[in-house]
Amino acid sequence: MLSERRLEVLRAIVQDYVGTEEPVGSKALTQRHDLRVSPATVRNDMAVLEDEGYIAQPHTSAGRVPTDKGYRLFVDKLADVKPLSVPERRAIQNFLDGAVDLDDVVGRTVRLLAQLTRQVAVVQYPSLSRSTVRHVELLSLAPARVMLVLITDTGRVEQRVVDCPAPFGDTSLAELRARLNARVAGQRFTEVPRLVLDLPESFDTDDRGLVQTVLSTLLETLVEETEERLMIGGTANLTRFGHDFPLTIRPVLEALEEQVVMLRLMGEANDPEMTVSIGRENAHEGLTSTSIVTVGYGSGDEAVAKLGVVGPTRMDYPGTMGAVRAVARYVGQILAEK
Amino acid sequence: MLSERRLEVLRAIVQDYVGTEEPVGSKALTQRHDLRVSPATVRNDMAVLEDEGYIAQPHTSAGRVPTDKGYRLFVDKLADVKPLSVPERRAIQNFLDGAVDLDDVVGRTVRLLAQLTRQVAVVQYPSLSRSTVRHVELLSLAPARVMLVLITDTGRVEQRVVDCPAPFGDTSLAELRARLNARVAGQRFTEVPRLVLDLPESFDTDDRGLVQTVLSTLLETLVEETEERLMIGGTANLTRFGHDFPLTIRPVLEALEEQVVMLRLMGEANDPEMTVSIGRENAHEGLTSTSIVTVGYGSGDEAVAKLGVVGPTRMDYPGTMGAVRAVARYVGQILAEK
DNA sequence: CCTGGCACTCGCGGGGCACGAGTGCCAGGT
DNA sequence: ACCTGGCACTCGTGCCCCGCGAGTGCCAGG
Repeated sequence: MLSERRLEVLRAIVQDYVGTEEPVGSKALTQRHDLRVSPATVRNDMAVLEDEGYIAQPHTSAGRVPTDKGYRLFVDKLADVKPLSVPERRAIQNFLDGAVDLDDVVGRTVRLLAQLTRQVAVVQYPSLSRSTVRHVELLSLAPARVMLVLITDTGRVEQRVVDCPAPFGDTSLAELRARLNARVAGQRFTEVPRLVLDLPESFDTDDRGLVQTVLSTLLETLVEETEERLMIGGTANLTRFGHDFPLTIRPVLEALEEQVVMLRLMGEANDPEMTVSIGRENAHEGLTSTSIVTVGYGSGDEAVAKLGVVGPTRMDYPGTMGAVRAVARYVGQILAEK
Repeated sequence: MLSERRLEVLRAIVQDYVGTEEPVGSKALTQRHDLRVSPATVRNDMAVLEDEGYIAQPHTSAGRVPTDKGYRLFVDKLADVKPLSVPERRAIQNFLDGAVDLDDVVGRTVRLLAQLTRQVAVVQYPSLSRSTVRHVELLSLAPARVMLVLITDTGRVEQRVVDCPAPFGDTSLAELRARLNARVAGQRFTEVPRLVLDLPESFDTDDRGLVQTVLSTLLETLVEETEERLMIGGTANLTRFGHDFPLTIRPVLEALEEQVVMLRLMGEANDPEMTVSIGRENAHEGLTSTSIVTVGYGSGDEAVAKLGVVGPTRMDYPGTMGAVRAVARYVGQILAEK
């Protein structure tokens, strides 16, 4: 166990490094933070911190830089989430209030988060599996072709074109629409498969083909890859990373474009409060020098999806965490209103 | 007017520079292209081309680099659009065929275009104003609250929540839905305002509030900023730009994130065939060292939206133009099928 | 109008060097 | 047992200098 002062030194190192982006030396530390000890003492502490793996030297004659482990300790024990200022909160609310639909909410959230944190923002659309059905619409496009439109309580809309084996009548379609909605409207999507199980039986044999095809498309939609979608913004902030970064920025951009990757990483963030995944903790190669702050958001007490921020491991954790949490809260409110 | 050979020299310079990313000198030119004249002659030609503003030297003792004007001449007079290979075409078709809905089509198109051109791809969603109405759905969310869902023939879906001044009955809503669809289904969106003009009059005074509110939201939706949406991909390719690029890449990322900017730029591209906007021709500061290749796409002969590519002015124009055109064609086909 | 020759320019890369921030260690003080 | 000042050492950074070579412009002759 590290002594109180050594923790203090670590905290100071993290803070300074985050501020200056430069390795921090013992002398600078004693000057900027009032640690009441001499540089030599700090040097000894630093040697210990280095032995324990919390900090490292980029090269022999340089200052120290926190390691992933150091940031981890900082986040877990040394940092408090920094609440946003009142004007900031007000700005968030005003900005989000102007949204006209779900796409707009998500889009505005991404921009907002990117601007507040000056990093890359990632916002997941409300997942189908954690939403409830608001309405299922069926539209006839052609004699044997239907468009299936799913609408969730969070305002998300999914659509599919269904090709049926045989033509069907308008009344059959209307009938299916009515019965389907009677069963699933207001229910959770996870319940839908169970709820529609015996639906085909209640139809004439003539219409079973239609019913079966539509239902199977409906069920597929719930398990597809596109079930989860996300929006990303603020990539221009990546250019602030480091001065080295052709090498740094590229894999990050690539990872961000692979939605599957981001979905997986965000899926692994399971702390109901807030998850911070630091450096190599991220199970993806391109993101080993970034940290990801993730939090769930939802219209009620339950999370319907996640949002977060991707930035360099050297980020302002307290500030970022504060912003992410605040935004998640407001988005939840907005969704509840829609 | 430039002589035939000088044009040939310019073409060779563009081709070499695009290939090597390095200023090209007179000697290298004569070696790689069989111009049948000596380097000295080429030097004279280059001096003329420089006087005319088609090429420039980065510094005194370096080779020449094409200017925006040089690329312009190249694109207009010297280059042919390079058709894609058969396997490439087949790959495009296979990849796009797997799409399940419009978002998926647009998403896949972006990825495809980014991959083919190794540049940043931009795809506009089919614009409402150039589409026709497939269906208008009205859902009751609460006693005095309606969700309005617009579905276009291209598969695009827009939704709005409408707060009504007074509660309404389910039959009123059903009535409105039926009459509204009877009027507008299958019609162009631009016609909608005219077609619904006298609709309120045909309702009971009780329901006029509902009808008026819903209609005005509907009309607003058609003129809103969100009317045009777009998707962007392949930003990781920006890292291939130049070795200098912290300064280069940043403004480009910023411009790309400002959808308004991209929409305006693409809106200015009005050539029915294909538009190439080079360097400073782009009316946006951050994009003065990029070129934008834009083409319209649509399910029929008429364009419903645009798609294109953003890359360095030093790009492979024939190849890029070929890819953009081919992709636009296939997307049009896919849309027609949905 | 093309060509070979020639002098000139200038960016690039490498070697050498001085500076200074930062370290580790030690001996002495509390 | 812990803190501190002192000291020698390391090593990355910035700088200057210089030689190389690609590329140019110009000119005189074919």
